[in-house]
Amino acid sequence: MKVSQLNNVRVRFAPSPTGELHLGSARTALFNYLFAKNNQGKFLLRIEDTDTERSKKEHIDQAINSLNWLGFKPDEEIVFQSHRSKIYKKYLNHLLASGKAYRCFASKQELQSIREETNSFQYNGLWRNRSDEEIDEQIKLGSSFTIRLKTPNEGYTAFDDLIYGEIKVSNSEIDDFIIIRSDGSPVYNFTNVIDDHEMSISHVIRGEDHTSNTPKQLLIYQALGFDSPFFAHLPMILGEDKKKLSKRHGAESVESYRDKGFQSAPLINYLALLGWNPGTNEEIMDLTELISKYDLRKVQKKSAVFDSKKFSWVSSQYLLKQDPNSILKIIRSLDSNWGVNKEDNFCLKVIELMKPRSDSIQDIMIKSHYFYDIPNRYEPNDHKKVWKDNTEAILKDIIVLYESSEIQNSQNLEKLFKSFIQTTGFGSGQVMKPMRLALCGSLTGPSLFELMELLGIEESIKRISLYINKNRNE
RNA sequence: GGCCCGUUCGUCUAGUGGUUAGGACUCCAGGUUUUCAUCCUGGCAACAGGAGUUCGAUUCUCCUACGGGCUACCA
Repeated sequence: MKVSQLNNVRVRFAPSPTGELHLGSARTALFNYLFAKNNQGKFLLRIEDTDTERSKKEHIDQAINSLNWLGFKPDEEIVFQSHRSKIYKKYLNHLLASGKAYRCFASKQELQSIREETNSFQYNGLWRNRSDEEIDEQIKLGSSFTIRLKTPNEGYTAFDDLIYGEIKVSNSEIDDFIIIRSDGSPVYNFTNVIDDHEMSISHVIRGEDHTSNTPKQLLIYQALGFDSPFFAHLPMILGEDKKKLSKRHGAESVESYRDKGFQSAPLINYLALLGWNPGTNEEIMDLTELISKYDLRKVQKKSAVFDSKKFSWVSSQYLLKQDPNSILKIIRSLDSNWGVNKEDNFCLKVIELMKPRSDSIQDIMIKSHYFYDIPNRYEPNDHKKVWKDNTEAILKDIIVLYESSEIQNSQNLEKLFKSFIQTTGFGSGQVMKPMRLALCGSLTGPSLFELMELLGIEESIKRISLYINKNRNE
């Protein structure tokens, strides 16, 4: 890392509540959090709600909930920009008084036509050097105005991005941009600088889409006489179509992942791996490990595609190691009725059997329906594959076999099964597959004998008979 | 259009002025499980293109192409 100091680290995550908190923002929050904690620093939250049109209370709540779910607790009180207009006003007056900002009375239409005439996107400085009289006159007339920063025309503005290295822009590229709207409200670039200063932010870690804002903000820092923080811009996260992650991709919000039954730990783990790695081949790491291994310098410069297959794999790795009790708790938080017609012990065994075959909590819930209910249909393709002329006879033999069985644990059930195969000479698949279809309704599922042990012999036999009858009636 | 940034298997990535360019996910093939999944083994698969520097470039430089961001009285 460049000269960035690593004592007294203070970072902030600063979402604007104009939509749901999506994966890209979540990763920005995560990288801020990891960096802060890795350096014994503070992680702060600031809600950038200066756009009164688009900012919504529900989005604020949603963002806070999402952050909470992810486990990123702000170390200080949340700062709301909408409550800070006095502070912005104070600094604005400094700028106005020192001549570093000026009022611009050009209307939107006027600006539009100038743009078309000059064929340039830049403001041409129309009100940059007007006399006090001229401006006073407009004020008396009650004309509405914006306030623009008087930016230098020469030289360049540069900064050392902690990830991208030096970024240098000629000042001639930066026009006198608006810092206060005609309704008197401050814009993002202005509030952002003031708040980062007021909050003593040491490192600004944010999305790459802000890279080109940075020189503008640096100019504000200069005008205000503030020291600027260090900057680190994070590459974007893309959808599988390599387009910027957005609503189109379906599940892009943090909440939608939670609602789909994914857990925060694997999400965090996967997100951390998007554009960063610890320098080893290790991939499954919990928050504590991530914090200790995190290094901003190893963050990738290029944007990364969110691969839902790999995320599923990460998620399944967590499930594999997870205690069934904690899984049951989460399931019940998603659906308080899940499995309540059975004992908790039964449910825990179901979870034990299903978790190595699932990639999310919801996946377990969906796949395990047959532990609780008789299958209401048999996969037609599976049925076709399995049902042969002698299947009915075989299943009847199986019923007889198990009806007389005394010890009903899986080992014994398996032993009986093996001897049955041996004496009759049937292939195991020939017998097992229809049995499984009868019990589960499909050909995938846990070990047949553990399944029967859990279901109980009586229930298992009942299901096999039902399956036989169903075929007879067709 | 202008400015800024990026480009290693399909995806996430490791890596070096001389490597059989490594790993993970996916996919495929075997094995274990007399079913399914897990698991194990193996396989497919990449340095965007062109110049230059160099004894030698994936690695350094330049150009091109492609991709992304910004260019708002959004953030």
